[in-house]
Amino acid sequence: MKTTISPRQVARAIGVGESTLKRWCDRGLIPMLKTAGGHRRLAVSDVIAFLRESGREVAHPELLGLPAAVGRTRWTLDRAREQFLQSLIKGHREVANEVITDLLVAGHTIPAVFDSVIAAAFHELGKRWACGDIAVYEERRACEICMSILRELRPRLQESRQSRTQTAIAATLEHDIYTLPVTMVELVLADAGWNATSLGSNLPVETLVEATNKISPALFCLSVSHIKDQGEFLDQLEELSDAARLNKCRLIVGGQAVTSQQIASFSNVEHCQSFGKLAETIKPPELVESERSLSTPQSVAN
Amino acid sequence: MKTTISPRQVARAIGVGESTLKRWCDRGLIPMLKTAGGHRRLAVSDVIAFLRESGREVAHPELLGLPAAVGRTRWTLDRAREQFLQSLIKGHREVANEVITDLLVAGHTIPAVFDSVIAAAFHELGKRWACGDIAVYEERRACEICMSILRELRPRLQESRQSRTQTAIAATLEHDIYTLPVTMVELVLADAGWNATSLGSNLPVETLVEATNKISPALFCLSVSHIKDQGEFLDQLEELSDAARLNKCRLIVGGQAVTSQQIASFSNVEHCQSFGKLAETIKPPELVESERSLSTPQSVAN
DNA sequence: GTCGACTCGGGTAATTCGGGTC
DNA sequence: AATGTCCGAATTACCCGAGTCG
Repeated sequence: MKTTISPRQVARAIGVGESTLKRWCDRGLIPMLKTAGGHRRLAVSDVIAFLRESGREVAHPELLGLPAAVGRTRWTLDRAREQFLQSLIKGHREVANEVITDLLVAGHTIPAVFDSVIAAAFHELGKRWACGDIAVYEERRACEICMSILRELRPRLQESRQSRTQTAIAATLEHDIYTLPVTMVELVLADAGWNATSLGSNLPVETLVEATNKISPALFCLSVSHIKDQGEFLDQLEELSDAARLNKCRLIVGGQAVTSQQIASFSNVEHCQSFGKLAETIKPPELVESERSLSTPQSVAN
Repeated sequence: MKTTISPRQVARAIGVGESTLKRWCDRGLIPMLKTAGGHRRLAVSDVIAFLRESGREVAHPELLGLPAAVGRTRWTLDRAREQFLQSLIKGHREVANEVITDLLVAGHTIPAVFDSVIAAAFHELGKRWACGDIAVYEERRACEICMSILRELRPRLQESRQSRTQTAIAATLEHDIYTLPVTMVELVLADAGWNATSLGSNLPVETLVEATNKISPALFCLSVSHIKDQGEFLDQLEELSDAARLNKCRLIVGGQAVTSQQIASFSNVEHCQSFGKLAETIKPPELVESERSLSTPQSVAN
């Protein structure tokens, strides 16, 4: 995957002169790497970050691997949610993708977009589905399209900035088949600089305990969108909580189906009500500079 | 453990041209050994030292450290499969992604990669899982990673920027929860120029019939990875077959769990046992040049 | 010894550099 | 002060036949 591009590509994408862009780089407005021969290389994610800060329009988004119509419309989060929802229901994948990308390029954060647009849209979708206003296949197609859009987001995150040393995993328990929220959690974590992996949905608690022990992550996020049996859920959470304590792993629980009260009895279990809260809670994992793998080359070659 | 690697490996790992790296070596920027035959060999530690000096981030550190990532250039599909499988099991998302990307860059077609690498790897993974060699979470994580890689593929195959007028949908029936194959079908279709949408997995036949009637696609691909009840399956297939006939829609069935014999009694149901076959079977979309001049843009916007 | 995969070296076309000027 | 354009020199990417590796 090409994550860096040349100044000329960026210049054309933004619609400015080539040397203007070079001047911006030299002024430090866009983080820049140089080859041994002195050629500049720019990370796509850095360019997008620059666009967000500068509020500049994108002339040719396709050159950056973004949907073609990005920058044509200015969205408020509310209107975006409605437009996004309509596109999902009608199966208009490209339109939905453009709405999300537009918002991100315009400077909205990932957690904010997830909370106010995607999660909200699916909440509304669920209501309409319960009323029978939406066909089953329409709801499923909406999920598929949304998953596809979420996945396409990942390479645009700023993964090049620092080596992601801190590991985090996200998952749901058995009987909770909602993959969408877990995936959003994974993306929020990755966006915050974690080495995040989603284990998916509908996982028996035993294997989650096993995963915690074997992977020994610094953070475990449990997404809870559906609880089949309250007592069973608390039992499972206790198992997870014990495993987390043993591995000195933070355990964060969140989702539609869980409240702070439910988990109040667990001392080492944190609760997040939204992706925004989650993003605040998990802040950037501090760079453990003393452990930077590059400082001791031998450690890589064992 | 090998402590020296080839220039091409290093070039791939840091995202630079092969001969560029050789030039850097010849300029003395990276200490280098030569074999009796004149081939360059680079010490991993020297490469890492060079990266630090030049301020360049390691694009893919795993490729320099993981023993499995040796000699990875013009992949044979067989070796790629093994590498891909190992990366999936260990949860090395980036490495797995690189394997697939390299194959596509090297000129292998999407259907070929799907058949010989991804599907084959998951077939093997299923066997090991049945034997208990693989933890549940490892299998799930592998699926998640693979889904993520597949989804990230889509924006890259938009090169054929033709107006995708022909609509195709893909899905699985109820009790068949395997989303991976459906997603691959969607990508094969999209790669062939179709306006393809996956409805996802585990869909009741009634809603698939409804979708066929409402969307009226030119093509319906049913992925069958698991059949709970043979008779029920044939009943459902008949319903779908009828709906397809009414809508003048091609119906293609494929997947691990279905054979040509099973569906021989359906006159309008085609069968594909591989993605390669599927790709051959469904080429037409671009071939309707005679209609392209006639069809006005309005025909797309209904 | 055969053979496919890999690498070498060198040449060429395309980019990018930095600086100067408008 | 900031931008767009032009320049020769330098750097890089892509290509090939011949040779090496395992």
